[in-house]
Amino acid sequence: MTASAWTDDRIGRLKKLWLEGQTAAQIARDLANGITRSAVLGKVHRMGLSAGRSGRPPKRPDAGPKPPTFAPTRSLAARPIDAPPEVAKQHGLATVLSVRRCQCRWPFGEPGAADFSLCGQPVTRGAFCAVHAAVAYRPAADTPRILDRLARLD
DNA sequence: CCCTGATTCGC
DNA sequence: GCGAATCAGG
Repeated sequence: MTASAWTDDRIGRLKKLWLEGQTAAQIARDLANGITRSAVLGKVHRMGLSAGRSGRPPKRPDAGPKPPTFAPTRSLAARPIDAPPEVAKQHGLATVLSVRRCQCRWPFGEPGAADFSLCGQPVTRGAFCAVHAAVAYRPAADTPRILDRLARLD
């Protein structure tokens, strides 16, 4: 046979079984002839029988327009690190991926959030710029007395 | 991991 | 129109 041609009898069988509540895989097994459950599903959906079964919100993984003919006459440089005019939220000049050793790694925002960033100012001490090092490396404001004790023990 | 149906997209 | 691939759940 020329393989998959949805003959009337097969469509009838499909419809019958589907309306009986058979699963797509079962129907596919039943019809055999190289009919896969995908084929069954496709046909079922095409016939409009799918309505009512399960409710999955439509999702668009793609549908993107193709830019094969897109002519980048002039390369618009990908935006480098630039001073954003935004005042909305404080964020840094660097990202986790872009930050260099010489850049302050003080975090801005919630790690994992889309806008999470790092300060990015020149490092002055350790991993941070002057401002943040002052916070990060602040000596214990409240020196534990126990240290004093230990210091004086002998 | 097995299964289910739903949806998309190249053919 | 077809169905594999992919997706979102169970």
